[in-house]
Amino acid sequence: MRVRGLGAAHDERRAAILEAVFAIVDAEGTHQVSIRRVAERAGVSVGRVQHYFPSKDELLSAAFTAINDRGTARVQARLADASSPLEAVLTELIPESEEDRRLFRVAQAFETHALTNSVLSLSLKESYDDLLGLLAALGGGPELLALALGLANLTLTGNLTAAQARAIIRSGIEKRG
Amino acid sequence: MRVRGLGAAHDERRAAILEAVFAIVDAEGTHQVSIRRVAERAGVSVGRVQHYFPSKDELLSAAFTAINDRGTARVQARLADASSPLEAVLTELIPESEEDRRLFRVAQAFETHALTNSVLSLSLKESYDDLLGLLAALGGGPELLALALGLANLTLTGNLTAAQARAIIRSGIEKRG
DNA sequence: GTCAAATCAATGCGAACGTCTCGGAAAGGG
DNA sequence: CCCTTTCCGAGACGTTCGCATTGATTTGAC
Repeated sequence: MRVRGLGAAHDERRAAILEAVFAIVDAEGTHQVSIRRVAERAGVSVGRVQHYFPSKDELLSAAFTAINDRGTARVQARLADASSPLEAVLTELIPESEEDRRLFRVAQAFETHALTNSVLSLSLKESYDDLLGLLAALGGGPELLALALGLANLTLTGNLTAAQARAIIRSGIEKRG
Repeated sequence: MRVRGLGAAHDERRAAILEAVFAIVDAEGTHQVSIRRVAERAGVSVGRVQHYFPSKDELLSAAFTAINDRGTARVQARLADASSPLEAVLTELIPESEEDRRLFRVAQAFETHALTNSVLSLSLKESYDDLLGLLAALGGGPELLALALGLANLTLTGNLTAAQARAIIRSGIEKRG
């Protein structure tokens, strides 16, 4: 195939490195992400990190798209088995478990990072456009996405519980459903 | 008084340094903030920056609270002359001018930074609690704050215009006002 | 005028940074 | 078996970082 040498574990090793990036961002913030620290956290050498991600910029960009993909995959998964798809999609945007909170914190960190990066800010906008299109197909307008995003924000800061946020989403759907 | 030597321009010089921090965050992201670069951008020496902000952490924390205070000052200013205070407060959360967008981008950057800092995350929560209290006094619930925050987010990413966001806020108020 | 406090400019230090290079191990196609 | 390709560990290079130190200057209370 296109793979010479050992190419089998390529994706797994790549994913493991990205996982180390997420762990550092979640625990200590984006400031603490460096090639050396990522390598150390992943238990690999600096050379390996650089082999899979030639530069720090590419590493961060890959991490950004990986987080994005993970988020959309979550939404798609919920769409499959849902009596009320609109509610399913929107409540999926609220972090519930501690693992959810971790994912959302990291995602927000990268979103902020993307806001000051012309390339990433474009794909960020496209991600939201996709979500808006999906919601429109389900009969919901942009106000529902905004509501869910804001509730996710307030849940992350601790001003609301996940249960409160989901309740507000449900009543928001009823009002405009 | 408590000020020996020249204490008159103390606040102004402090503010000028913080302004340089904001400019760097807005133009190149939080990653690019360093003592040296801040000093250079502000047109002062490294020593001066260190005199007013003994450590980088204190510099960033001061910048965070300065941005927060600026935001609440905006809201308070709008409250004074407002026929519909609820609408005034909420629409003030939407960035309109390019200067607004700048302010909001910087604010979001620091909010993300605060999420991974135990001290700052506490004052972040308090800020939102204050806002929630103010809204409650005006007859609005947390769903309206969430809506406005989400709309601000979508406006920053370019998925909505400020006019669209404000229109959605107005119809959101009517529905629950 | 004296003097302590406030103010900073200059410089050095050790650590960490991103990146590059080089060498060799590993592995499958021919 | 060989040879190309992938893979990656080790190390060095030059830069930048946060921070500490030092000493000069300025200021206002006394």
